[in-house]
Amino acid sequence: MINDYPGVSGRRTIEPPPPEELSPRLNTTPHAPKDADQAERPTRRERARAATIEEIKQTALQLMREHGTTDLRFSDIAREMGMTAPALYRYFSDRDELLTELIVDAYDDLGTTVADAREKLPRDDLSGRFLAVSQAYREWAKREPQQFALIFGLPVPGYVAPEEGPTTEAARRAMWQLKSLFSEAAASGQLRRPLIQDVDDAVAACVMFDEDAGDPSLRPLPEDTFQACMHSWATLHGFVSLETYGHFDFVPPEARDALFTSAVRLAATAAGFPWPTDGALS
Amino acid sequence: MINDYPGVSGRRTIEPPPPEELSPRLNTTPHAPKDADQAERPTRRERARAATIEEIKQTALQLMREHGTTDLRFSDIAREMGMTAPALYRYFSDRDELLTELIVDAYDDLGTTVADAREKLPRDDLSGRFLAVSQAYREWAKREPQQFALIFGLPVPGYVAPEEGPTTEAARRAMWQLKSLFSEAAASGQLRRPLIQDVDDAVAACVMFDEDAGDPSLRPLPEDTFQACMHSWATLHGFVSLETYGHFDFVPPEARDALFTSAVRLAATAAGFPWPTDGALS
DNA sequence: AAGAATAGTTATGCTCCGTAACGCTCGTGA
DNA sequence: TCACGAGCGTTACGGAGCATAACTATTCTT
Repeated sequence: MINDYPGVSGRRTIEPPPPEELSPRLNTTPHAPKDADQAERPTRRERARAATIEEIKQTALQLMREHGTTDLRFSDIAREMGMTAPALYRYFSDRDELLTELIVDAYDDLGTTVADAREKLPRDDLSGRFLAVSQAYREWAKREPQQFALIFGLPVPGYVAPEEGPTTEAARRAMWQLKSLFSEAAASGQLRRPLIQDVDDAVAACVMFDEDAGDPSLRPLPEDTFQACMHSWATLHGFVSLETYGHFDFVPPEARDALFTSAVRLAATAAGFPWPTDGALS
Repeated sequence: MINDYPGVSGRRTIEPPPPEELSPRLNTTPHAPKDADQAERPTRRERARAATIEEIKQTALQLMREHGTTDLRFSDIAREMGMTAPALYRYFSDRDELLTELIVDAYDDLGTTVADAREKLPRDDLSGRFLAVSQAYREWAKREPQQFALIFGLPVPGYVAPEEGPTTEAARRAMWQLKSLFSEAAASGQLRRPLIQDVDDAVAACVMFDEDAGDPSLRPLPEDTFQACMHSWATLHGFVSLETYGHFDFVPPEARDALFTSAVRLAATAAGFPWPTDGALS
């Protein structure tokens, strides 16, 4: 009779939890079936957990889309999922952790979207790939303005990014897509010298640091090409950013499309990419 | 005994306010000294009120700077000012109204900062002015990243922009600075044809709409120049935006400076601005 | 000096974040 | 097969912020 129900001790409630360390909470994969065989298939429970996490993230995104902000309320997410808010803390220790994961996901999504677009075209179609990458970037931003804002806006109000955390790395992974476009182009030999060839020593030194090592197609870019790559990124991002945030609203949509194409063409041309003179691309 | 608890009738406190219309609250300038003489000097009270409003805004900005977000709490502002939070509602009907004013102020600040920089150089120094405007834009963003985010980020979480409200207009005013740079250049006759001269009909039509009428130096730009102006804005904004939000952190500061200058030079050159060949500007 | 408009206060309600305590339900292992 | 414990969910609660209501103090006008 001393103990007649699960949990702790007989009803006499609150006995401050003994030194047992606080919570083995998050990100633990406790209780793996046996112990050996690291690469074991995930437990049934683990799969359920992963599915729930995914559902939470999708619900969060859906709510952000609906409300048009990067704000999100645990209570809303929970209600949408038919749960109560505190339950979410089983999966994310707080709002920031969820946000961080969403940001990482956004980078990945952008990265793969752009990569897919790039790889749909033959490797030697430099201008085609340039345009495809740019358009994929733009379309993604138009399709998912909130995710775009997550990545490229100031941190959400209360949010503080984990120092040197996963977001930084995710960012580089996404950027890599653009850089590899230039790497391939440079390697192909079809690339002319860019319009601006003067490169400051500091910028040149910067190229050296930039070792994503390993990948063969990714040896250091020529200095002026690296610079041109950054220019292109700025132009591309600037256009997309202004458009996404509504600062081009005074320009009618078709004109925006044309303007975008011409901006991309300018960036590519200035970077030394060949551009077909017939109207094939614009 | 039928009713003996507060809120309804017992205690008979609350007597729902008689039809007196709700609140003559904000933005009223009630009780002007006499009535005639519209252009009267502001009342002592009016001045005090204006000063308080200004102090609130400055405090808000300061807090945003300190916390590094665009978030702001009425309670913090009030505490900082040695007041209680509800007092602020005498001056702003809610958080959004304060935010809106801050956004408008930010546009104005950016606009005048850029304008000042532009006018420091002689009218015929086209490339100098181009660089000065660009640098002013960049420096402002670096100096006031939160205000930059207010203008160019997605609306702050809970915030919904007033439809077609004051912010839209303020945005145009700031943009005007860049456009007039191109107008003057076009008028001066020193401007070469831009690098990209193909202009889609939709874009061309767009130029026509763009009548800031009145100002003589602002007659419609040549179509391709208008297009180049938009390109320049995109490049400038893209660079500044990426840098401000930390996406260039992997580039050391001096390299960033050089990269910026070269990007501006690219934009200017592509737009047809003359650029000195000696190292004067870069 | 009286009286109204203004500027502040405290008190209160609501919503949301996050934690604490508790219970239900499975899957595992004796 | 059955007990136990991990994991997942719940209700209850405390704290912070927005916003309003009701009240008080001050200040300007007449």
